[in-house]
Amino acid sequence: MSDFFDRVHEVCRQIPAGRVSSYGAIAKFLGAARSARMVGYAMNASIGKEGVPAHRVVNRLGMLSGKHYFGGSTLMQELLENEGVPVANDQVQNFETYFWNPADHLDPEKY
DNA sequence: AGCGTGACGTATA
DNA sequence: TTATACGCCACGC
Repeated sequence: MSDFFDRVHEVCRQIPAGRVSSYGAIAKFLGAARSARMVGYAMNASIGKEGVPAHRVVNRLGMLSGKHYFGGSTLMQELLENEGVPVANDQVQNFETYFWNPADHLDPEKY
């Protein structure tokens, strides 16, 4: 348990396949609503670690902001599509439909 | 101990 | 409506 990073990693790990979440939602869930940037920052450190599907985390607009950091290719988009999440123009389609709110499925007291 | 940085988000022009 | 500016807060140097 380093810090925020590990907490973010844990939450991301809880995101089911075929669903996506947002940085702000995770940040808010962790109690640091204004640290959405930190969430993304933590994800960057999570890349390469199994169990931390960073590709399931996008910004509030459902935009694949960090796909550039994901190997520099369309890997992120392909991963999402492979899980059943339609992506077009680096943007998740029907984002609200696939959005997965951690606060709605996880126990805040546990984190 | 301090400064710069950043996969965001909200406010303002 | 789109574009630009600012704030945030933890991490690395």
